[in-house]
Amino acid sequence: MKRDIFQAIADPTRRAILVLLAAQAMTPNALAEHFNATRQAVSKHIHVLAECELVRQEKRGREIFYHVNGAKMKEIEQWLEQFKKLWQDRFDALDQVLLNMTEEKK
Amino acid sequence: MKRDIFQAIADPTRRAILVLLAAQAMTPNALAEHFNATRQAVSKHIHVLAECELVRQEKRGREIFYHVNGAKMKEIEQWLEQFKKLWQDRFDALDQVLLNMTEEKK
DNA sequence: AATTTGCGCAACTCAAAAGTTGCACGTATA
DNA sequence: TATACGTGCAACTTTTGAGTTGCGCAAATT
Repeated sequence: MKRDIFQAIADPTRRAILVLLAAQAMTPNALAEHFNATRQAVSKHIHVLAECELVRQEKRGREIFYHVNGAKMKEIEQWLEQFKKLWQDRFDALDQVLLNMTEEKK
Repeated sequence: MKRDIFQAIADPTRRAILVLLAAQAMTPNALAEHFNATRQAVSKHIHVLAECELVRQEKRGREIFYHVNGAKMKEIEQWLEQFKKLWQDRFDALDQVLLNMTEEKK
C-alpha cells in the first residue's frame, strides 16, 4: 500500500493539484472547486500526495492549507538525470545513425 | 486505454527497464532475465512504454532491440520545469518562514 | 448552547492495470 | 524440411486504484 512519488504523479488530477498548489497554497475545498470530482475524491488525492510528502499541511484554525514540497519534487528531477545525456542533440543524432545502419542491413 | 508518460513511469519495473535500456539497447528476453517476472509480463511493460513512445523498436532478424527515446523522456523534464523555482534554496527558506509565522499564530 | 462549516476516515462499488497461461507466426539452425 | 528460438497477441484471474456515500469531530458562527 506504500506508494512512491512516481505513482503519485501518475494521476492527471493529482498533477493538476500540484500545479495549482505551486501557484499558491490552498485548502481541500478550494481545490475541489477546480474539478468535477467531489471534495472527498480530491481529498483522497491530497492524501496520496501527502503520503509521499509531495505536499505539506499547514493548519489554520479549521482550515488546512496544502503546500507543494519542493524538495520532494526535486527527487523526480534527480531520477531523470541519468537520462539527460540521452536527450541531448548529439546523442539523438548518433542514435539515428545507428538506427539507419540496421534498417539498411534488413 | 490511452496511457500517458507519467502512468508509464509509475511502475517500478518499467522504470528499471528504462534504466537498463539507457545503458544499452536490449531484447525482451535479455530484459526479462533481470526480473523475477515472466517474459510476457516484461513484454507487456515494454508494450506500455512503446505505446507512450518512451522506447523504440529496432528489428534485427528475429530479435527486437528496444531503445530509450530520449526526446520523450525530456517531456517529463519539461513538465517539472514549472516547479523548479520551488526547490531552489531561497524559495524553500521563504516557505519555511511563512510556516513558522502560522505556527506561532496557532 | 445550537448550528453551520471544513475536514478526515471508513466501507463500498466499479473500472483498470498487472500477471499468468496458451497459442500463433515469423526467423534462424540442423 | 523439420525443429528450436524469439517474439507478439489474446483470454483469463487477481490485485489495485479512483470515485461515491455516509459518518464523526473540531473549529467558527449565531
